[in-house]
Amino acid sequence: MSEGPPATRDRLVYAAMTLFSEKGYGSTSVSDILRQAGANSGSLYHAFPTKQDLLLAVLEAYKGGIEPMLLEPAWGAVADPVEKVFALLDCYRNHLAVSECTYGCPIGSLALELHEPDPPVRQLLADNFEGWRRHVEACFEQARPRFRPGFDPARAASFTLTVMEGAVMQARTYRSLDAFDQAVASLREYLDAMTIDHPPTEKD
Amino acid sequence: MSEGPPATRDRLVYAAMTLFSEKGYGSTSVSDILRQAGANSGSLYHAFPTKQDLLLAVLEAYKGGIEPMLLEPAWGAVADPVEKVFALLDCYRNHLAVSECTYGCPIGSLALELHEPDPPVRQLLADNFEGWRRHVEACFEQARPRFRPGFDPARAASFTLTVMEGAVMQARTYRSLDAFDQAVASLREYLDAMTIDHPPTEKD
DNA sequence: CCCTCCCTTGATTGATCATTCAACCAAGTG
DNA sequence: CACTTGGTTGAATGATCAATCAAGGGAGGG
Repeated sequence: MSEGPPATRDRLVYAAMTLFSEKGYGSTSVSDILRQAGANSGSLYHAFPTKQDLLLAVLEAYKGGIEPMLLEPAWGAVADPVEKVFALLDCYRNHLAVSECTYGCPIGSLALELHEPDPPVRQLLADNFEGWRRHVEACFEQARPRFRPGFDPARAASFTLTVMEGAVMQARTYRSLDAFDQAVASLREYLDAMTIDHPPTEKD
Repeated sequence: MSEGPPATRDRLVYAAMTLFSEKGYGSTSVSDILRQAGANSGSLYHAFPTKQDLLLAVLEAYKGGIEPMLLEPAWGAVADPVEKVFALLDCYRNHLAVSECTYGCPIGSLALELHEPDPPVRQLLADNFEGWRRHVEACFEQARPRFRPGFDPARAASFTLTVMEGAVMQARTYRSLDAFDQAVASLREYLDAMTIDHPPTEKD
């Protein structure tokens, strides 16, 4: 159908996505992006009025990519809703591991780098967090019967995001997965504590 | 004794500390710092070979300031060791509140902004985290009797740092304290679950 | 009074940055 | 073929940046 060529615009967004997550927004120059994408400045400024508009496109791409690029691969083989959450965390762990603890969550990095972001940028960062959180919430919602009555799936999902981002930050700072693994283990302890003690009848 | 004047060097460090935490390292120009400190570029480059060496001095200052500037004020009125931890978290909450959720943890911001920091910078960021973590660990250690046998104070302290940093990130991104408060509440649930159930004899 | 040492002054340098623009190209369309 | 439209080229622009440096100031010691 609308199968296009390797459109310049897309190459620019992809190059920017890569470089922003490698070096941050401020430390990535427009010429870095042009070199990586094999484009000229005129093309970039034909597609985007400004470097910041390119950032907006990148954040839109992340937002739209949560499901197909992140969750789909992470959840392919996992059925249990709570294990899906830990499979997702393990996916971040893998990214850290293969990059020697330098690649973390690109959204989190941008969120802390941009101290006074223009409203549309901040909104898209928040949208990304919110999208992620909602998918995790759905897992907890689906597993609700196994949790204690007061358990709040929305709050647990928010807490999961909190733990993931804090854990990634420490992994990158220490250049070690220790704190990350400990945080995930603690999160599991937390969820176990929220679980209804199954009557030790069946197989125990 | 060595009571000095408002030494230029100190004004520079203080100005840089303020500006780095307001706008980040990369977005703070040397001339911003000079203006804020009321100094000239020659003075800065007399005291520090490089902008990055000024960053090192700032990180050293944070490191040395953890106890007198952060813990002392936060813990003045609090005796219970576990409540000290929550008093510390409440201190970050206050900073967020008075700044409309823009000021968070300066170390965390720098840790995520500087993607490939020179080794000394990364080391000082890690030292700051480690110093913070150790003080929190001491609280949990002191309260150890009330926790279940397997409880690990070091891991709980690391988890507390994880939660604090993740919570600050979300507060800043959403420009709201909701996720922060939820994260702190969840952390308390976690610690409650780790606590030995007092025999319901006394007042219950 | 002079000399030395430490610190400051502030204009200057060269690099790099985001952005602009006139010219150009190629694919349609009539 | 003429003409428009959407996209590309890449040199040029002006701003801003970190860093430099020759010149000076002034306190203290002799």
